[in-house]
Amino acid sequence: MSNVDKTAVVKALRDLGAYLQLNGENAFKVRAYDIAAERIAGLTDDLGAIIEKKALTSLPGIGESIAKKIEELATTGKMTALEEIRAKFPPKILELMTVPDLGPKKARALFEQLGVGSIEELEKACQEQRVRTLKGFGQKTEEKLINGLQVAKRAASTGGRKRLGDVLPQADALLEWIKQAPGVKRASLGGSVRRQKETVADVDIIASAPDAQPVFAHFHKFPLVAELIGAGESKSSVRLKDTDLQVDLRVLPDEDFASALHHFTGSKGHHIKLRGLALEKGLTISEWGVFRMKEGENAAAKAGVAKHESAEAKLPIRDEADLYALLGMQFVPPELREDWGEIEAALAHELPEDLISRKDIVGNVHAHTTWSDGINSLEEMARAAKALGLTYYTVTEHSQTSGYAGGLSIEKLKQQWDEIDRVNEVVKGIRLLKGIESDILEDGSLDYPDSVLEKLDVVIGSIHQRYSQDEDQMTKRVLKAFDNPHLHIWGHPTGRLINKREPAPMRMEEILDKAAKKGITIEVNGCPERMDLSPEHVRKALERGLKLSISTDAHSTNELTVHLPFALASARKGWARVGDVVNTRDVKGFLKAIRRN
DNA sequence: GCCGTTTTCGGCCCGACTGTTTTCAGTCG
Repeated sequence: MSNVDKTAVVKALRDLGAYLQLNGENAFKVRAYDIAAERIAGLTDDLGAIIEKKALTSLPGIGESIAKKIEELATTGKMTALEEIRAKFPPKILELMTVPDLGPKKARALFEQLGVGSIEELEKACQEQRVRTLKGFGQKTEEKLINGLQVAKRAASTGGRKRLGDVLPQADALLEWIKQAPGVKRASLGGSVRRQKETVADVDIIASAPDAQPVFAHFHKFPLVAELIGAGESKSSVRLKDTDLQVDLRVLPDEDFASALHHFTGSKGHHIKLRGLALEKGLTISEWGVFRMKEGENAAAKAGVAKHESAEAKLPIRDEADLYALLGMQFVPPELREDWGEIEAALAHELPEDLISRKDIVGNVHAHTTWSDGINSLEEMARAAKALGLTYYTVTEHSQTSGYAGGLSIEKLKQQWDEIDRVNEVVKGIRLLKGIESDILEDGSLDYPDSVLEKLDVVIGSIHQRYSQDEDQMTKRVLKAFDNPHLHIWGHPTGRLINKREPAPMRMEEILDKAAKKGITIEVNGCPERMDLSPEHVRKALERGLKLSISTDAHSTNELTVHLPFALASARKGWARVGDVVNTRDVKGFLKAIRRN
């Protein structure tokens, strides 16, 4: 059962959870489906193999009931429980819950009392002012929904999540703006932006100041603010122009900053597990800090008294490391907080202490100049890389088949060698290595004869055309490329473009196994549209002992800087350490590391 | 629905903000 569609399983579980919610089921039952969906989505092992081994229930969060439903879907293509509950509602009812401020309870009321079962019907009902007549609804709710409908409609075209690369510039600008607000002492990005997820739904900023209100006033004056969504004592939200991005700002006293930052960094799964651990130790964690609980604490909580208000002792948390230390754990870097095993590892003090970071990168791998489709000259790129403190740079233009990108003929390639020699002469302190980004052609061969490839220091092999091949063809194409002894690095492996093009279908396990056998280095491409490999695949590669290249794929001097953090984000989220990365070594070590075994 | 060095039942992370209410339900993260 090697062809189980993981995405379909995840969607079925999420949908079933949503329908149960709509049906008014127990919230914990609903969450069980969400947790199971998360677990499957983050799976690094092959789902089909797990099902075959009847090992689904060995995954945390998946028990008998959900395992049966997954097996049913995998074998028959149907999930009976989902189909049955789906039949009780209009086909498009779930899209109602994509509207901000519209959850399961309100959606159900709209359906049962107004017959509303889609975004279009909701829009009509709002315009006819029928929504405000429902119990629990009012004029303001109706107006909010009209506004939210537009947001939901626009979000539908992008899947609702935006690329990290598109969000980060605005988020950084806003963070700088907040740091200028009156009284602000500390400020940081939080949420999935801080965790460096490849797509994000919104931006969280956490700041400390003696008084929140002046900070909010400054926040609302940010030039890109389109709409004020709300403002309370400690939280305010706005929506930005152009991107529709929602930004939540929290402002707290400085003594609460670290616990608030931790809370709003997430992820949800990380927190739920962490707080469960805390309770076992008689501690309760919230955004307001870590508290030692008194006797009868849970009873107080049930009576509606917030735990932190009745707790005996608030423990000092100066920074996030204090919080983890209180639980007897290693500090967990934000990128790792996804409930992908980091809590267990931190408890056992087995979390990597030497995760790859910017300071470890000493060479730029994969870049383009005006020789192919880049916008800066080779000399400009060399000088820019040197200015960044790098000691080598791989010259890797497109190859001849990529004519659309100025791919180099053999003759042109040889001409470039002269230019490389010249720049190596005039720009001291950085070594340019002769290389190519060769297309992996339709049949798996590379784009130049061996007699040319063997003269190069660095050969990256990438797929640029015929993404329409099926899984078997694509897999064989890559496997065959690995048989070419001159290939060093597999470039932007899956070929995906986030929110735009799905990863090429291929049997990744089989390919990585062969890469390990053949000594191929795997690229982690930092182009923000790609971020290819994904963290999940990085982990799979590392499990097999594969080496990684942290590549910029820069097409300009600017991108030498801008792209690097995205490659590092994928690598860190995949738990990559300094020693796993080839371009943390000096030029000699790098050339040795990419050499085939 | 899942889970278990307080195990097969009774818990399950925790709080802010809003709107419609007059003490709280719903939504969100």
